[in-house]
Amino acid sequence: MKEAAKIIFPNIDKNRDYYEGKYSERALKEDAIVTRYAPSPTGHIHIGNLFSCLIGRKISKDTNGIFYLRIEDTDGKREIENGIEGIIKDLHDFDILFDEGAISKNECFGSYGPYIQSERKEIYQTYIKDLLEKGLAYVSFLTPEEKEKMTALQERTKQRIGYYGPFATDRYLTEEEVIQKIKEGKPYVIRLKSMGNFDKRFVHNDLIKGKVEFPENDMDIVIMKGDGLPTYHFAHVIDDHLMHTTHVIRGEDWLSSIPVHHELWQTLEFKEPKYAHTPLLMKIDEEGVKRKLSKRKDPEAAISFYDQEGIPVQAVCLYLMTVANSNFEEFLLHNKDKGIDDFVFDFKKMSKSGALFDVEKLKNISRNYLSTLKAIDIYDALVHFTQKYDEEFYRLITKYKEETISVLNIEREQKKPRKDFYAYGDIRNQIWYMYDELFEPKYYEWGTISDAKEILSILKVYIEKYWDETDDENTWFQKLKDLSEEFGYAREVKEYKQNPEFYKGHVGDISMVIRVALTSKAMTPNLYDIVSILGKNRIEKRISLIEEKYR
RNA sequence: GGCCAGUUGGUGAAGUGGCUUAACACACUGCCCUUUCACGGCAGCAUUCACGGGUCCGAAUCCCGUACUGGUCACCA
Repeated sequence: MKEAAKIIFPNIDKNRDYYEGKYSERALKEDAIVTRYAPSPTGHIHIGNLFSCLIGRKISKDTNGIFYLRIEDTDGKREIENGIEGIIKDLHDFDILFDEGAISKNECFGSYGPYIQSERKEIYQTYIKDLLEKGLAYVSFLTPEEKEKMTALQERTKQRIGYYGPFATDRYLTEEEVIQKIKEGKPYVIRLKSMGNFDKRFVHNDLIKGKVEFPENDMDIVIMKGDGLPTYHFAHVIDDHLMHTTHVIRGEDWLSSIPVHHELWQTLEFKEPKYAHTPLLMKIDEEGVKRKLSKRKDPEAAISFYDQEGIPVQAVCLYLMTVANSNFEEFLLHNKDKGIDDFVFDFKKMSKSGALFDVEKLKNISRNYLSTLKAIDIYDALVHFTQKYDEEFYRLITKYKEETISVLNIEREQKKPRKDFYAYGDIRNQIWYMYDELFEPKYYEWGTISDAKEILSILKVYIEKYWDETDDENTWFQKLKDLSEEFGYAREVKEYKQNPEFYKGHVGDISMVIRVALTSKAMTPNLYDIVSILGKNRIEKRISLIEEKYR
């Protein structure tokens, strides 16, 4: 098919050797892992892709290898506006750095580029031309209608569906016929001439799945589409060969294309890399069906979801690592000051089956993570978050910076810190009442003491007789006990429990009155910290609010 | 339908033939600590590893079959 090849690729003047020479072997230590993250610019990154991405970064880093970013944009139809920029931004948010790869729509760095597939057309075509010349590929004019008919026939006669064996009739077109059809302007693709035999089997050794046996591929799959760009299968093999990828890490949904890829590696006479097919992240949908997370149906499948919720990227990464290697969680438990970088990842410890993506567990990990941060760091991140998603709160926390930090610091830097929020987006719900601008309670969650008269007199006596700005926590609480006694409530809860008939209640009930009066909420962090931050003026103001309401 | 994979409490899972009366974590329940909440502590939560058969002195672990679940069968990746 030399003539036909010339007609199809008039401008391809290089040959295989040129590229083999240009992209020579990497000078790395023998066990160094070269791997990549290879997304399509079709929207925000999928959480499942991030999962394999994290694993790739981890193992390449651990072996002093290379981790690069390759953009797989061979399908113009599915590509979205600014898709590449979106991906790069998502990755930047997750602090994922590459050693090589695309950095924008038309910029790459590294010596094995370009790293954007649409810019590698000539490379693919050089290899396709070569296959065509060697008779290992051929031109096919099968129309969608013909394909449909064929599929229908195969279904009816219960045969395997696809373009193979006796169905692959274009295989037998003569060079003259091919040239004739091309000249007539008939649309065509280029297919691999498969040498496989479906009755023969081979063993694929997967890093995660272990030994998997497949029948050989015998499908004459399309390797070059009508638009001159390669299909995924072909581009994958060419790129990972020329970029000297040692490990391909991708979702399990690719496992079934192993026979195709296996044949491609052999036909092209390239050394096959190692494969690791990661389990899919699943969810149970409304109908109770377990299925893989879908970007279209499930908001939590897109990485942007976590940014919007304010779930820290560190927490997402920690969670994904526990899904990858569940012993990671225990490792962290015993090594509080360590992180993902210190952990020894092992493919063998990966689950072979799809994992339910558990948002509750993620929240828990996030809660724990946030509890280890310093107030100032939480504050900075909160500023960043609200700036993007909550302008009103942003203005408040920047206006009252010192106070906000104090609020965030309540019960924080201690041995067992509070864990009351799981996301930056959750913080406002927990501390809104500390801002006068937001404090307009519609409802007070009174506890045991709910009588307005009693409440008002307790508050009045408290502020007049027992409040002193300079009190430390212990003195402050002693005074609360004095106050309790004055109103006929027990100083100690135990005391009350022993002799309930002697008292109206106990110091806890009195504390609750003050707590609810100042915050409207029955559940808050430590009251002493709250009153200290509010200060006398604001306490009085909040008490008078109640007076107005209950007078 | 073909091909491939998986199946251990509500969830993620540990487990690789005897140490398992099945770790650990999340969730849930109860108790304790406690001025509320949170934290923390203690306890409970699979007499059993989808089901059936087999191998073996011995099986969640090995083999076979069945069922169910998922993935995949494009000029999409």
